Amino acid sequence: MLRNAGISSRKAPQQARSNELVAAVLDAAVQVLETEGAQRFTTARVAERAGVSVGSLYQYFPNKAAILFRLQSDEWRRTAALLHAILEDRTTPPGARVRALVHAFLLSECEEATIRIALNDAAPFYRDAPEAADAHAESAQVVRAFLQESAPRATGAQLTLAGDLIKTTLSSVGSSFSATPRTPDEIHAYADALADMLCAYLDRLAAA
Amino acid sequence: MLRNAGISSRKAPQQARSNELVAAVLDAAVQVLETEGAQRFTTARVAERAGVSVGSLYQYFPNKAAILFRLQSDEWRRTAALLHAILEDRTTPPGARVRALVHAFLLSECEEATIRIALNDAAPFYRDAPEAADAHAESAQVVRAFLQESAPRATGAQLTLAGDLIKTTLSSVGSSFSATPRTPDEIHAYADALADMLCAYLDRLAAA
DNA sequence: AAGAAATACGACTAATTCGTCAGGTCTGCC
DNA sequence: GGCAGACCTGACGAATTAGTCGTATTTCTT
Repeated sequence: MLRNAGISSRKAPQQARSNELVAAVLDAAVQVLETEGAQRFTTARVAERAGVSVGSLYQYFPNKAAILFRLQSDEWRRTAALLHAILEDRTTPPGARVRALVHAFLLSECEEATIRIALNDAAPFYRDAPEAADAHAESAQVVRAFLQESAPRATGAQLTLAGDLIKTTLSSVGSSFSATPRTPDEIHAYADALADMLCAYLDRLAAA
Repeated sequence: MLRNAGISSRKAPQQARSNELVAAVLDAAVQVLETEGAQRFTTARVAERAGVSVGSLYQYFPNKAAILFRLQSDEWRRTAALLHAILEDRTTPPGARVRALVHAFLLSECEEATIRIALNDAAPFYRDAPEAADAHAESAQVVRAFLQESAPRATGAQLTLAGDLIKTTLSSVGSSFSATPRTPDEIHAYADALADMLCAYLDRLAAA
């Protein structure tokens, strides 16, 4: 069944129609995930929704996992861009940057809750791929730089550890929080509390 | 195929052999999850591993989801007991209790990492069951009582929010952390950092 | 226009899955 | 011993799935 080892794309589209096809497939994949859930995410359904045949789909994606991995990668890229943009704005004090980041992150997490949950449910399919390993190295670096700026007296090891903790906290609490539907007010209140917690930790780190 | 709606057990075992059978099935289920992963967790494999026929299995579990839900419930019960035991020990100062809890929790989380990851991967199967809803109400109450004790000046709404945040942080950071293999030293260092963060937040809550 | 290359199609195969059911076996009790 | 009900069995049906391959169509190049 699964005779294709990798997850990298099978061949690159060259003509206009094949580019459109790939786009349509990715689009349809999101819709299938959102409306049917990870459990019923099948190549046949994606192809049908995209108005395309399964065979065509398999010309540009070696297997189901490749589609899912692609969606997840795009998701990661967007999140990393958000993190990057907010944390590196040196015109705002560190605490305010953290607050802004937490609010923006929780909001986007809740807005895209359905797709993120579904993508998470589908994680077993693509998680073990070697390509999925080093996806977070860059954003870890951004967080570390931010920490170094706001807690200059901390040691290198402390910075790495704290950066890891903050990144993990933000992303894992975020997805856990968005697992149940939330009103804008709830999101705001929760983001405030989470920002309080992270700021309290940051202050203690800077003081020590 | 899935004509059985619920997740509650189909009939209660009455004789000794059927009790042993149920125990053997649950035992086998854990083994299958650990060795084969959620993806390959099937009733047939569980039955075979338990040295039992599928038909027998289906006499005490209405479907696959029921087995998974049962395992998850047991897991939750154990965790709740840990939380309860540590947080309600009034002979230790609050900060120390948090430290102890974080260390104990991360340790157990890492020790049972494989089964927890697999159980999490299988979540889509049982998550939507109505029985899964109110599984955390009790431990939320324990956390809230602890907070009330250590931050008496906070308002009710603040306590609820902070309790929710702390509980979510602990459990979600815990499972995210244990997703990759860790050495005892790493666990210790990370638990220290996480405890620092939670304590810093607690202190700020108590001071405000 | 004609050949070559790229692209698209979709019926099909092989595998796997969940859960059932008709019939056999065991256990305890009179 | 013999009976009733609890218990166990495993072949089987119905459904779903991932991915392929021979063939048809479109586009590019010359």
